[in-house]
Amino acid sequence: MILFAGKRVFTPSLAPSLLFSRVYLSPFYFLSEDDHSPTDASEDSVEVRVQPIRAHHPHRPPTPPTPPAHHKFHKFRKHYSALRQEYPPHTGAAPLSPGTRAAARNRRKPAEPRRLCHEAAPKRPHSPDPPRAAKAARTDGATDVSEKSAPSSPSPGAPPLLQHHPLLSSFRRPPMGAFPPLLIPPAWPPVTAQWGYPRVVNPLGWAGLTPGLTPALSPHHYPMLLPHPPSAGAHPAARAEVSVVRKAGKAPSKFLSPVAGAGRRRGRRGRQHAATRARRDDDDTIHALLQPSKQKQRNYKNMTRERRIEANARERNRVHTISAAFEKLRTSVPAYSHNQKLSKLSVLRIACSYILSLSRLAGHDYSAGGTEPSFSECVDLTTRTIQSKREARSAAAVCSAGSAVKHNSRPPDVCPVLLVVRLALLREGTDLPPRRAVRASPSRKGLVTP
DNA sequence: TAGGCCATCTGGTCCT
DNA sequence: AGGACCAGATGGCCTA
Repeated sequence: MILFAGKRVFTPSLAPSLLFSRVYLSPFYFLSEDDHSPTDASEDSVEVRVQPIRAHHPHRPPTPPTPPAHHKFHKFRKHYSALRQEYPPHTGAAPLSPGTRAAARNRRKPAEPRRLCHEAAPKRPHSPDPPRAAKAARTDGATDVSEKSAPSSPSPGAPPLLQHHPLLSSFRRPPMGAFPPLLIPPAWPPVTAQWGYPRVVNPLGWAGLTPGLTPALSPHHYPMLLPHPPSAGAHPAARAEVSVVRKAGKAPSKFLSPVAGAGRRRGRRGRQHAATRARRDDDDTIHALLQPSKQKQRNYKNMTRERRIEANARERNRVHTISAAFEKLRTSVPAYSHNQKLSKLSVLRIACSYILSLSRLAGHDYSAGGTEPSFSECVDLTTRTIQSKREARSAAAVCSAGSAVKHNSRPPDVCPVLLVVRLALLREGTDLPPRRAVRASPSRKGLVTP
């Protein structure tokens, strides 16, 4: 659909594939040069003037005609996350070395604690209001949209943050369960829709723990789009582009919400249809970024709205890289079942006990205090960590009730990693002590903490 | 409905 | 000056 040229009106009733029209069209408000604003961005119809993407980005592969059937309209981030991992890895990143900036950062002092909201902020003359005050201001609806919104004019000579969206590269879904089935770990199949998007780790691990494989922020690697209102003679890539990759949860944005929270008057626990909710969130951003204005909105640092958006994109990319590394780590540690939902904290705890077990197996002692625990104790600790009440609860719930990951469900079983280790020990003539019965008791919580 | 977990935005600090 | 890193605030989703 994004290959359409000219003026088209998209409605959800056009075709099944156009159910995604808003999602996929939103990043591409390629406004014609004689009209700088979309005429209609309502939920039911979006009138846009799109230009052939290939005209702007001749190096992008052709876009498949339709998205796969498994895509969910309200789970746009699933597709976003998967496609992001399909993107070609960046090879320019240099590995860490003692003289690198990353190494030097380890010596940096921790930042000063943040001031409380009610405290004075002498260095913030332009936005002294705390977040709650900002929220109240938005709720009042007294904000003048024409004054609050930024003009979104590109910096002279600055390249656009994104010249093409990864959604254009392919609608294909990355291979699920592509890991060799007998490699445990890292052989945990991805848990689909655990957090709303598939936790698929690229086997090559561009966002893994290897610094050299982690791509630096590049407009070609990240789909955060900046508003670049078209201007006569401007580079085609600098046309209007707005961010639509918005997660459901987000903090109030003084920059991005000049429309007085049109989509934010809902309650804290309000239940909207996910698609509608996401669409309104996107509409907020689109409207905010496309609103014409006479003056650039700046914050206390005299930072323009565009630079704030750029910083947000970088921060998102950074956090996503961390999340991807966590996901890679999750696939590298044992779990209670294939469906076990591990939080980041759980992954860290399990990884600590797992490393301790492996280190003891190799004859080393990485335990705190050098207590030299036996391998059996370490394995037991790992098992109890995995099977702790909190960690195992989700797995049991998923397996018993049958949820969105039905196709991936199986009864809770013994941790395969520990089972493999145990079989190996049996082959060597040794064995582990019998596994304790898992019982959810408050006292156990302290035991399983590495 | 409360709590856990998460993503996102934002400003502060430090470094290049 | 600008980017990376960090922490606080906020709100959405999910589960018990």
